[in-house]
Amino acid sequence: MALAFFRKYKTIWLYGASLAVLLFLLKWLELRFIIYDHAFEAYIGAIALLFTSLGIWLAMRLTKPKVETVVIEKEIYRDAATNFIFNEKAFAGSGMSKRELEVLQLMTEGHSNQQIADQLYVSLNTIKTHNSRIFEKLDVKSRTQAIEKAKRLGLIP
Amino acid sequence: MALAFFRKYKTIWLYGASLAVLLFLLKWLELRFIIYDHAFEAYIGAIALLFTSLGIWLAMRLTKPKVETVVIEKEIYRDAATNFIFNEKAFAGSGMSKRELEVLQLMTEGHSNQQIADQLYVSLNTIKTHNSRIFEKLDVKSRTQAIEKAKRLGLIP
DNA sequence: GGTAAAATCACCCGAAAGTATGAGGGCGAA
DNA sequence: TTCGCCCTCATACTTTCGGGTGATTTTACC
Repeated sequence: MALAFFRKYKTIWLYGASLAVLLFLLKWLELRFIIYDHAFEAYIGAIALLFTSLGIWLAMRLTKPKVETVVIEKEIYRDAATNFIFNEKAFAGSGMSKRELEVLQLMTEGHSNQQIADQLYVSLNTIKTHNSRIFEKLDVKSRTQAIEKAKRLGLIP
Repeated sequence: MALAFFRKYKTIWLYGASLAVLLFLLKWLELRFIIYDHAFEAYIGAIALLFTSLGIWLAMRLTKPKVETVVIEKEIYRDAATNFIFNEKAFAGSGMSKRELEVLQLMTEGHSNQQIADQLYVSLNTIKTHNSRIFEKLDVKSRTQAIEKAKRLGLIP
């Protein structure tokens, strides 16, 4: 308990102890030397200097170090392709259904209609129908154009 | 000159001046009040406290703030299309010719072989031949895959 | 001047893509 | 419940794409 209390206010105690020691030293000096008229000012001056030093030392120890934070903003360029953000508005605006978007995404990955059909467990004809609707809604004529437009709109990475 | 010198060591001068004023004050107090045996210690103590405070104040003013540099990484998303950097290495590595690259670029823009042929003033068959070489060099099977791969390689935006 | 690579074009054929049209089941809003 | 939209699938047809092969011309380089 007492130990913990001492630890917490360690610096304070040290300061108190230092002060006591110094005063004792001064008292001793006072008895040792006769203080003449002109020596008195020097004596006061010495004390002043001494305690100024003590004050500085104390301040150094007690005050939290001033921290000046310098914020440097480092710009990191990142490819938009790797951090793809789906454009919800464009999707809603296009009037495409979820299924159609799904087909479109597979299309952009380089899959053929047959592959897409197999992957979605539907017939090839179904995919073709989806494609027609996709092209219609994206206002394009071919899958290549659809991919190009979908990328521009932010529907696919 | 003198002014600049004063400015540079402003705090030092202030400290000196303060010290002088304080000493003068003490001298005045010394004349004003008779210092008795027991009052002397109190007097010294007052001086000690005073100059300790002065020291602390000085330290507060003099200590240089510790500069802490915080680097904040700010991510800037850039449009891959607008900030396209052509990957020369990939181009050289693929072994593609300039003409083939030209065809590839038009291909990615959604043009059909016929459109590309018209645009380059060559026959449809020529474009087909180019396509064959392109697919071969990119190690793909279809134009869609070629586009996908070309984008990955950085040959096209 | 010969050679290699690139670019050009042609013909055939099969595969894939795309168009047009119709149709049936499911599901939510009017 | 009817209407509209989505998803599904089918048939028939046209167009485009892609592979294979072969050929000629142009260009670049040793």
